[in-house]
Amino acid sequence: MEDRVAPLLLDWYARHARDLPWRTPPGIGERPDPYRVWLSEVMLQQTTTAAVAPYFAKFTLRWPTVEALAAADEADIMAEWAGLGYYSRARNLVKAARAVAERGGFPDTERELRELPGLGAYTAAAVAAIAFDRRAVVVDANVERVVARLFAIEDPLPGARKAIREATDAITPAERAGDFAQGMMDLGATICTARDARCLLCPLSALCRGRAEGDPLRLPVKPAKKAKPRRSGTAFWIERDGAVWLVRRAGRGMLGGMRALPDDGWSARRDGEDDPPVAGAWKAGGVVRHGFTHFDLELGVAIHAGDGVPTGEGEWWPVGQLEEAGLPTLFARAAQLVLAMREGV
DNA sequence: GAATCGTGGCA
DNA sequence: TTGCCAAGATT
Repeated sequence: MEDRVAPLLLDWYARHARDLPWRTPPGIGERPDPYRVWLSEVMLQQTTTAAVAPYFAKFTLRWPTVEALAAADEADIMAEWAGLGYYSRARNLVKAARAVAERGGFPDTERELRELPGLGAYTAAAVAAIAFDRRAVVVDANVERVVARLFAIEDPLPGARKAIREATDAITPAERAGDFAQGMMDLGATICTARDARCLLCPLSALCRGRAEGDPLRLPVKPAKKAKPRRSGTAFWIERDGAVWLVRRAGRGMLGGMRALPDDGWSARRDGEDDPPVAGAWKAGGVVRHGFTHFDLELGVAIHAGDGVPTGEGEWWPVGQLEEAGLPTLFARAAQLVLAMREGV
């Protein structure tokens, strides 16, 4: 059965490939631009195509090549990434771009790609296959789901990953591994989805053991998730002469490396309890509820009423230009709350 | 192996 | 409203 999958899948992909910005076809006989492939793959880690599209457009317009990105200020790159989440990706993006520029271009093997910061097993395989036409076994959450159903792999994740990878290896063709990978991901994104299995439209339905066994939707079996804890904290809005006090968060940890409102330490794996960075009276500025991956945060916004110089590093940022500060969504929402309150909305 | 790390859309 | 999920990597 294994050798019948790729021809069917590649034929389906030729007719139904999604039209995505990073798939803009190069000239005839040319390979895709490795820079665009790499950039899109990093952005797409745990992120939907719809969310990525505008960021990919912004980045490629402002930094058309990996050399341009390597020469950019890290602060500008972090600000441009703001809102996309998982900010370690942006930090690693800078490191990887500079390493690539230093060595004179992207490496063209999976093994060497894997050594770049931010490229794990999936991304190294995807870039090798898509940008360099290497045969690589590309397994993302889509492939994981499609293969678990296709082969009726009953073991629960994450234990089933080894078997899923071996099964994917067995159906990956020697040629066109990049198209095969993208076809499998498109199939998982549009036909064989997490909430649906539109088997009547699937090119692999005749081969699918999960369908033959009657209930492909239950695959892959996933472990029960732990309940998300709730945490509370406070962000401080300190304003003077039309400018608000912003800090830069530490390079590791939550929202690491991003500009932010000062806060009371809620991200340090506990509720916030630190003192504000400036003395004086405070008034309530509302509450933002924000869900992170592993906890839900209730963030109160405290507005400074008084004078005094904030302690520690920071910068006064013009309130009228807050969009350009590159605040992560949590703090952008907190700022919106303050400004909306002021407008009397 | 298990935790950590964002955000927005959808049912 | 809540839970699930998305082209995962790192420690």
